[in-house]
Amino acid sequence: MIYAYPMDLVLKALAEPRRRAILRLVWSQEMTASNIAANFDDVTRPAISQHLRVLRDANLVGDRRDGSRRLYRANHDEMVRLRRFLEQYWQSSLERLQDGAEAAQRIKEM
Amino acid sequence: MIYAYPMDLVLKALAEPRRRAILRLVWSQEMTASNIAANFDDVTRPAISQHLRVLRDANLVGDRRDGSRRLYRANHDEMVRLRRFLEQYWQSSLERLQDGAEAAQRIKEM
DNA sequence: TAAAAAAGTTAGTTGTTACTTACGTTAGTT
DNA sequence: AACTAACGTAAGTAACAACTAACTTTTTTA
Repeated sequence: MIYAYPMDLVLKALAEPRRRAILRLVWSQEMTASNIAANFDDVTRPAISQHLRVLRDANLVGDRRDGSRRLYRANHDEMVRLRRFLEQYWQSSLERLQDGAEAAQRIKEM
Repeated sequence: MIYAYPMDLVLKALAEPRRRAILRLVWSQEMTASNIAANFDDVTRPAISQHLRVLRDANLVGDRRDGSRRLYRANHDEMVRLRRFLEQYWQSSLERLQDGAEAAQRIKEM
């Protein structure tokens, strides 16, 4: 699949319950990957590491090095962007449907 | 996977670009499955039918019978619920982190 | 009643993803 | 320099998801 819109990465990342749980953990505090993993008893640390990469690719978390540790934290801005996206995506679609000739054609074909 | 939270179904449904495109089509007008399918040139009608079921299971679309046709329309309320969910999910997580004993333990272990 | 139209369902295929185990890497410690 | 801690990466696996082709169901029309 081709990710034409950046929000695809965000929605895909959030669709997984485990990643939402991780995001909650690092929402208000920095945490290391090991520490995050310690909060789950049914998954290994590498799995958490892979989830963190998905979250980072979606810009939902950021990280900083601290010696041999790496501290992760949620990126609140991206969540704000998502909310704006959800508010505008279908609204803009509506405008296009009402204005566009292509849409008018579709309506006629109904 | 067990869908403990109803929002799982919503987020999973929206994570698929094709389903968002379908949702946009039926956002401001009712459409039949065939008519929706006619808007895509790279997917068959049964595939659209299956997507519509996913959207309906997530309560993102509703439908009504009209003779042999079935008209689909977006359920705007569910999108409102999603926005509220996104606004509250991490906020409530934060409160629990600050108040809960379990969370305090996690912080200590940092 | 037979045929057509509109739609849903099933079986099977292919691609994707969440996961584990094993390994590699980097930065501090002894 | 060897050792350890923290972390990422790679390979392989099992489950899931998106799709197509073929089939069935329901309603209208000839």
